[in-house]
Amino acid sequence: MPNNSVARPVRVRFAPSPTGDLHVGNIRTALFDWAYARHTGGTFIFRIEDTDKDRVTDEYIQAAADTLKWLGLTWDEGPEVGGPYGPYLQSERLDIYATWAAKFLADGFAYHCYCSADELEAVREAQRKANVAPGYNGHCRDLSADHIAAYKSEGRLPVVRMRMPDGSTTFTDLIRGEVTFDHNFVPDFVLVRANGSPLYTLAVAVDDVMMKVSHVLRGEDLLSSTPRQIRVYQAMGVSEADYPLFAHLPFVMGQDNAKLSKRNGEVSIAWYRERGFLPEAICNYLALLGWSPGEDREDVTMKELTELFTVERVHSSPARFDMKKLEAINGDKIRALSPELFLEKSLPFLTDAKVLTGSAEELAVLGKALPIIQERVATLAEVPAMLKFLFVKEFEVEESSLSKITDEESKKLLSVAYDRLQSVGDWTHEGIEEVLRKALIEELGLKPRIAFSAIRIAVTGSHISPPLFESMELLGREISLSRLKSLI
RNA sequence: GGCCCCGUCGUCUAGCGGCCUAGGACUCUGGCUUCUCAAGUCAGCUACGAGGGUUCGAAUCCCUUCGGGGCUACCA
Repeated sequence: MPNNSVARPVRVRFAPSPTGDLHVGNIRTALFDWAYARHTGGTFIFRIEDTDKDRVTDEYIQAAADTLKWLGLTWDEGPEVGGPYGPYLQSERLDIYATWAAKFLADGFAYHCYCSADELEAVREAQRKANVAPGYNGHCRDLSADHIAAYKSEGRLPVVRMRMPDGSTTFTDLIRGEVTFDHNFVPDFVLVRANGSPLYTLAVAVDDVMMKVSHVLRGEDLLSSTPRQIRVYQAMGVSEADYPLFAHLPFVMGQDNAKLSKRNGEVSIAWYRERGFLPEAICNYLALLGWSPGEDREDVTMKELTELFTVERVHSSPARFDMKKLEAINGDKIRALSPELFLEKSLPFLTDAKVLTGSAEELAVLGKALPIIQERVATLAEVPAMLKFLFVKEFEVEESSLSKITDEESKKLLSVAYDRLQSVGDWTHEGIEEVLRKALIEELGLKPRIAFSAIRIAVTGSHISPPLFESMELLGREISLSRLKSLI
């Protein structure tokens, strides 16, 4: 059975068919492909499966490339960078597939099939009724010259269909072990459409062989198409030792055990990017779906992932995607950011939310404000709301909090605070805290949470905010006091 | 229906015959800390789908069964 004992260079490809934004499942596959290539010191190939041009657009291809780059999954061969086995877009390799298809026809591995869609459907219908294995019935396998002439005169255009021999195919899946498919359940399959365009089954096998791919790590949904790929290798005259090794990755599923989809939670990586998830958090989380480094370890950097990743530790059972866990990991990764990086990554979210205009004074305040909220956010998208009070021109207390400070007692409290705050020498958080504690806690005998809550609302506009005294220091004496005064 | 894959806490997982009265993480609940929210910290809840074997011993091996998923296209 295909099992090459002789070491050959590791070459792994990620070959999506970008019919939309790359989604969580795609990326998990890409991540494992990439990690395996990097772990082994092999080559990571990025190939676009765009034989179905109606569904794959240039924008999607570009978006896929951008997403991979954003995540840090850079490729050694593929679009933009080229490579010795290009082109890497299947739409640019059509002549190659045509040549092979012609050869398969000439060598008797494949044949022209003239059956119409209606006829094939009728066959399937009959098979369903008769409760037998569905699939092509071999009608055109051995057509006479007369028969062919008759079909041609009807104007029928044939597809190229691969002939599956009797017997079975067994291969060793790196994750699932030995898998066997009886050819009774692998019907003759189409390689080339009537319009001359190649199908996935042809293109994928031809490319993997010609690009010298050594390991095919791909989704579990392709498991049952493997015998067909192997048949194409055989028709190409590839020796068993040169077949790629297969590893079929378990699915990433949505909450209710269904395949991940829009209904189940967001699947597009772009969506996560816009919501302030860090690429390293997404990769770390996705790496844990169907794989684990063992030893109760969960936190891994991209570098550690490439060091630790092995196919042996990949699971065979599907995993469910859990947004809560992603958020937790994202929070960890945000806290692990250096102040400089946190600033750099937060900035676009602040400006997009129109909280910042980008002036030098704002940036100076921001530089001091970010450290006090770094451990308070789970995503970058939460940053603007948390710091808005520092930068708004027209300050307003949020409606749900306003009622808590409009009673007489609160007004009195705010009034005392306002008066005593005048005496603060250096407007620092220490100075502010000292004065406020003395006036409100010691002298008025209030509970800290009651007293400071009122001031918090008055100054930041919300009952939830960064630490109060630091916030007031950053806001400055003038603005802090004027906000208090306006509510007395 | 047929073929194939899969089955440990709610979720992701550790476990690869004795170290398991099953460990970690997320979630949830309660406590501590505390100017709010977080963070941190302590504790708690909850799992080997079921039934048969094999074995001195099974979450780990085998069989059956049930359950979930994939494929069954001139999609990938």
